[in-house]
Amino acid sequence: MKSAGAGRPGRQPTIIDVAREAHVGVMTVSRVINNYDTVKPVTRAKVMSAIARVGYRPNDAARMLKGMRARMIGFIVPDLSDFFSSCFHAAQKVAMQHDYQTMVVATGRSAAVENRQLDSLGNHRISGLLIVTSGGDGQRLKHLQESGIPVVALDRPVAGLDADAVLVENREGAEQGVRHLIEHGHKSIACVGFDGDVFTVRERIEGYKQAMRAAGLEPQVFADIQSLERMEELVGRWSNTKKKPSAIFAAQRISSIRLIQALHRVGLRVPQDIAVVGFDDFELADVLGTPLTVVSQSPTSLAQSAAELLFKQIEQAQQESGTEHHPAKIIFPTRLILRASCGCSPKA
Amino acid sequence: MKSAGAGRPGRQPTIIDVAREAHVGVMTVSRVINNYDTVKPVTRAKVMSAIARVGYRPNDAARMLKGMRARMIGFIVPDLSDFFSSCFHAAQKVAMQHDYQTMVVATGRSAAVENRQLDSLGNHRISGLLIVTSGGDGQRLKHLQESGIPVVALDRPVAGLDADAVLVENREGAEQGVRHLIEHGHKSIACVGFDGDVFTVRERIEGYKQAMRAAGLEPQVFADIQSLERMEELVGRWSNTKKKPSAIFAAQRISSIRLIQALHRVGLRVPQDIAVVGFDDFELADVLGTPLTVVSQSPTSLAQSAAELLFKQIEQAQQESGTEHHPAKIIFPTRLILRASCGCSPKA
DNA sequence: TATTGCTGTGGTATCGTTATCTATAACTTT
DNA sequence: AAAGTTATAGATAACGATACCACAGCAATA
Repeated sequence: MKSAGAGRPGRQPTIIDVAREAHVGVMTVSRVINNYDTVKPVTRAKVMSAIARVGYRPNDAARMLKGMRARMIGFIVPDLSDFFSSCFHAAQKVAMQHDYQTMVVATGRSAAVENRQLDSLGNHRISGLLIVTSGGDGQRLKHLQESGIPVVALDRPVAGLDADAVLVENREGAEQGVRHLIEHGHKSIACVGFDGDVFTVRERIEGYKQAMRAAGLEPQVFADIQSLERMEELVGRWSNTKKKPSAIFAAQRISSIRLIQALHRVGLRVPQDIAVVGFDDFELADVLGTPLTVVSQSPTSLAQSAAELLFKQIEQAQQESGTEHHPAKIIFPTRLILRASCGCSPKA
Repeated sequence: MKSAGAGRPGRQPTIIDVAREAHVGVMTVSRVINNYDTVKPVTRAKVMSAIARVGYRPNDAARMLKGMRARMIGFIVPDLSDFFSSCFHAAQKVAMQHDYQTMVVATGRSAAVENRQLDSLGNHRISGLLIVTSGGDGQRLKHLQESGIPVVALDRPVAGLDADAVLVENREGAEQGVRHLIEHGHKSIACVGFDGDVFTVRERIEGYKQAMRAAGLEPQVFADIQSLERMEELVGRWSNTKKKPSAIFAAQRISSIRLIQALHRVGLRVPQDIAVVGFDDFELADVLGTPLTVVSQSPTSLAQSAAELLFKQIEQAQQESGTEHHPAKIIFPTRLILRASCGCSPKA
């Protein structure tokens, strides 16, 4: 069904070739392509058939030059770790359903890189942006937004930006996980985290504190355990003293992993010597020496919602440009998955 | 340093604004931007300064319309699992150093999706393509290549395509892993795989077979164990008979994981009841009930080489278009990492 | 009948950049 | 000194699509 337009051999057929083929003006072809409703059905049919005959595909570069946006969304994340790559898959699936491409940028958790990338995104005339912020400049995003590019914040809100956001009940989830430990008799519960300055982790630590305070217990937070060595040092200190906590809440996936590794190296058994609950599930959580009890969240639902929100905005923006957009917030619940590591599992 | 060009307020400054600011013609500005060597150093300096003063950034849409390619490379993968997202990070890092963006497409392991995406890539005028094929049509890639877009195959060669390729010594690596088991006295060694039809897995199975045959042993291959249930069934069958293999070689990461999970569920201990060696390392390989011995490969070196190869081609294509490109093949070695699961580790 | 409004269509300028051609100055060469 | 060669730089026409305006045709109104 693909034949080079008779006009210029070898070249992609253009709107002009279609116009000639259909015996209409170029504007009529353009109107058909863009689904204007001022074209008579008969004419539309003629044009459609001509388009198919010459194998025409609109040239994105030319459309972009005239101010239209590319059928492409941006997807900015700190990295493509398990969690965010699940998000990506879900988002890309939605984008593909709308026949959009996805441009991924990983900032390496650097606000500076995020800013730089946001600047160069301006030139790419993308139709929308899905962002898990690395702490970049809200002002730049606001600027993008004001220039007509819909923005949806995923997993974390962006400071100083009034945009759609799809988040997780970090605080409540953490609270639930910690409360579970408390209900099973633990009195000394520590909390370990890797990125204490990241929104989601801060929230979870806050939830941990709330649960502890509500039970009249003293919080012990170690929010910046960034390496296996540091974790091992921390855990090692416990194994040598009597002040060892009886349980630990790990506020993020990587903390759970490092914690398990460190406990393993130091020779502390889970849950006999120390109970563990982690935030965020991962592939091998149930085959570790001891299967890990986790507060689980669903990256795919999260990202799917965000992408759908984004495309709702994109479609809206195409139709009516004047209306004020009232930002939506969607907050997903978490689910506590009981396994052996908290010492209370049915099969433990 | 960013001021709207005096010409039209609110709009991005264009080459014309720069020309006016520098008191030169637009072509001179264009020549400076594109590094032509026919501009006097003094003039070039004037233009550069004007560019900085008005905050000019070239409009990619307009350049693309004139036939130039966007500063963007495509990155096509089956999915963004651990291995490929490591590849992505390395590739994007190289791209960023060249001031290029990266467009990621995950095909969901579907050749059909890969084909569809390749078709729509044609319109995006990308500068180059890095592809881990899902078995899509080599013909389409050849077409892209002939239209002047450099292509580099990553991890797997593309059937029927003569392009740069960066691969891993899958066969030799598997052979080494299996030979290790043989050298430690195992006589009955099975091989499990998930995607028996994927190039890398086929190669590894081939390596397994070679090692077995070289030792006069009979290969037992199960190449399509696609779910935990199937794996459990397979392993369960062994635990009930006397014909149980004494060791297993898992030909891919996911197989290792499923295998460990299944063995765990069925109650077989590693390495006492059965020894295991896997291909491809993963985050938690050393904290599993028993740390896993693996044949490891480096996704980051792999992808970095591929990206560098790609940019070498891109730069070459920009300068001289006539020269024939002689495809390069780079093949990375693997490394056997001894842990406890093979039953011979120093600390076991 | 003349006027207004509406519907469907086409002509043409325009978006920002680069290729092609032309123009000028500054050198050689004979 | 005249003519030919370089080096630089500018004017202008594309690239393909869309926005704006113009206008033909027809119905409803005055």
